[in-house]
Amino acid sequence: MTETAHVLVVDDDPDIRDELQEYLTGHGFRVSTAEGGAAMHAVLEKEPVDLIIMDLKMPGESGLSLTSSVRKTSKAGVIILTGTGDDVDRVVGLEIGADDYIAKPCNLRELLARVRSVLRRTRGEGGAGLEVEAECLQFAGWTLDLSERRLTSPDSAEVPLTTGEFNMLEAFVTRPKRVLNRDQILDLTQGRDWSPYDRSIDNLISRLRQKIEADPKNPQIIKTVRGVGYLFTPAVSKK
Amino acid sequence: MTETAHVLVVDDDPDIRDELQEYLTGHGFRVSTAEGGAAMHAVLEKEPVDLIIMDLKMPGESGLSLTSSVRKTSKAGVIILTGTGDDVDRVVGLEIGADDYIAKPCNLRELLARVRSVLRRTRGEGGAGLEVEAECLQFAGWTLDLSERRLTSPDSAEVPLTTGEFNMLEAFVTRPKRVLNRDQILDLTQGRDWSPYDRSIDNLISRLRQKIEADPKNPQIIKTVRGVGYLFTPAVSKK
DNA sequence: AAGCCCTGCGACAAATTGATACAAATTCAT
DNA sequence: ATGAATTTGTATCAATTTGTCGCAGGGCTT
Repeated sequence: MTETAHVLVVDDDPDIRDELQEYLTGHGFRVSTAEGGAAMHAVLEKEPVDLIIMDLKMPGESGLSLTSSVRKTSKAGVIILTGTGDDVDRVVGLEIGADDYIAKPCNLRELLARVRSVLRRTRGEGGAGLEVEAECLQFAGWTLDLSERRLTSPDSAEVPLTTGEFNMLEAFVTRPKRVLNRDQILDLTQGRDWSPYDRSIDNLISRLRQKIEADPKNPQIIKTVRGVGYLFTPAVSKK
Repeated sequence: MTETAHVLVVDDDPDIRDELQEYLTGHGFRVSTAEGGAAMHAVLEKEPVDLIIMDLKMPGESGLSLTSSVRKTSKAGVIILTGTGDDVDRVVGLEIGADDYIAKPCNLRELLARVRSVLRRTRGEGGAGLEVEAECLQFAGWTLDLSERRLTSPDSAEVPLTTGEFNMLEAFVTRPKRVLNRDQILDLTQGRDWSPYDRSIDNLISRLRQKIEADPKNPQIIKTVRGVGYLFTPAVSKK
């Protein structure tokens, strides 16, 4: 995994360009911006880009057409920003070749998560991976589908998880057999800092256990390490 | 677990370098220090390093980029130190390939615990394995699963252990036939210092014996060495 | 054998965690 | 946009775990 992924933000609104540039730069990415198709192609020709964040609606040109033109020349992943009112549904964007999309006004943290997720997927794929590699992780009979964000029980029933529960389970599943303290968990799930007497993690742990532990009183999957944090014990395998 | 793991501290602040060096040396590690990337690489070329503790923010160079460059040439584990104020999401570190991270100002005991934890994981792993090998140790008919933190009795019943009891048993099982004094036990289980008249270890020993000794009055597994400490007598075999 | 020191362990207190209830916040649908 | 429903954080209390205290019992020294 590279230290400085190069992200290109394409949006006609300078405020949004600045906002995203500042935020993503602060999170360790190298960020370029472009206010339209011409500027975008200029950047693409000059230097390799790992990921493009593209506004769907820009004066004169559509993010969709830009996306498909990008696809022909670059291996960069694409995340599309859609306005709230836009009736364009996910499928259209994905069929054009976008890797993900997110609605405006966007939660920066969520955007960050998706940026990372797309980078993870697009990276290391030699060829043009139209197939979004379904990342399914299995543990103790359960299946966690990271791309669809679904959890399936050992008896093949889908168990609905809230956003918070899923994020937490994802954090654990991708770091099995390793004690995570509350600070880290909060960091991984919400990018928030932890302060003593914050019991929200304990609470979430409790809720998650109710859903995935056979006997929540004697947890076998997520064990607590008193005075430190929690530990996800099962072995995890890719499916 | 070996006492002479080689740890390399990379930080531009000499105070922190000294502090960590002194502390870790005092706990049985061999410690080198480096104030920047150049010095770090110099050490890495000269001698094998088991673990690197790296400051995230150093003038001129980022701990993140150093981490990924280390990854290419060395098998050393990496723990990243992040400043509290760092706007850079700490999570990035884990995705870059660090094995763990800890916030500054850091609790030395917690750091010690994490150092040991990472060493345990990175050691003996030939290739980069997502799945940590399941370590099951057997003694006197009992089975202690270190990764799932479970104890199974000779008649195949699971015996629940508290965090403290498990940590203590783990310390003994990984150091069989060897007298451990109270200072060492406390250090291994909690990274805490022992002071005379601290009877908490005696107490824990007593509780553990109740659970694993056939006759707690005549302990056969954990024997007392009067005036010194305790001794785990059974032979231990990997399963 | 007496006395001192160390250890075993029961009892209590402190600290940590689990779980429920409720309020705040967010999301969703209308 | 407004209200309902879901989700999430906080408060609270119960349960568990752990450290401290104290005394009894046994070993070692003199």
